[in-house]
Amino acid sequence: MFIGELSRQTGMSTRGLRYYEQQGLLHPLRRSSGYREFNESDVDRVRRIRVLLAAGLNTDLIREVLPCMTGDGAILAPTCEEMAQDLVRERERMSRSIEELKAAHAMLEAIIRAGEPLVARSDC
Amino acid sequence: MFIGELSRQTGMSTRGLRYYEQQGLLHPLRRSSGYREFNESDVDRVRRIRVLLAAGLNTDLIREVLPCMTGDGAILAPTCEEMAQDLVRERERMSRSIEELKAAHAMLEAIIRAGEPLVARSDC
DNA sequence: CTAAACCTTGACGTTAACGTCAGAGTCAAA
DNA sequence: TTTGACTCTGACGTTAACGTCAAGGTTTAG
Repeated sequence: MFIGELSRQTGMSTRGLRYYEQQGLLHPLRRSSGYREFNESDVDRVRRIRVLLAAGLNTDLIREVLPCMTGDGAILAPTCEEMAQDLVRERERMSRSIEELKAAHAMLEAIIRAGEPLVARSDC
Repeated sequence: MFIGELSRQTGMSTRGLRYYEQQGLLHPLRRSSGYREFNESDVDRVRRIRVLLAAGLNTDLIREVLPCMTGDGAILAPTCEEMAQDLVRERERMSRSIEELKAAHAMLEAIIRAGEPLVARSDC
């Protein structure tokens, strides 16, 4: 499929997909015309990329971990010790992020609850 | 206290603290010399700001919610309906973020686990 | 064959939360 | 009073993941 079709199936802009290729996260074939040709497995691949990006990983690390995640859902071991250490660091950073998010979530929750009994207010 | 002391007690750079003031998150008094004068409660205030920033709230919204959180830990209701709606939206965004983070965390966890039995590897 | 819809590269723009630097004034202890 | 540490404003720099053009080729249905 061409880039527009992949964009439709993933919800990612074509600009974003080209950026992913530039960062080494996607490796489409090329037609003689220069058109990129993606395959079905790239849909899942893009989804995985977005999950990891949303979690705060940068493209450098994503490029390293993607080969550990085959298209059929299998998981492979890290390909080198340095990468394994990076992964552990990122996992810890994520754990901290989750705790911070929960703390902030609790703050908002408390304020929202304090306001809910007063949905019908006269001020404001 | 002056800005350097607040910086030490919070771990936030002086540049960051000035930025917070510029964004309306802090309101230090000023000496005739122009020096900012903070008080003890600003330490907690800065901590709350950082928690909310780390959770992805922007300074505009933080400026609105801070008045709902008094120094002694009490929680007040939102000051207007529009803000209450913003808070609900942000809470939902946070819930999604937490789920995304958990998903990414599980991905890394699986890869790390796949590698751990092989700590002593010959390749790489 | 043609025209609409697609694709290409390249390059500059955007955003938020600061980092960094310069030049100049202020504080406080000795 | 000196001096070293501190503070002020202002302004430009940084970063990542894209957005948004522009100018030009490609595809394909009819």
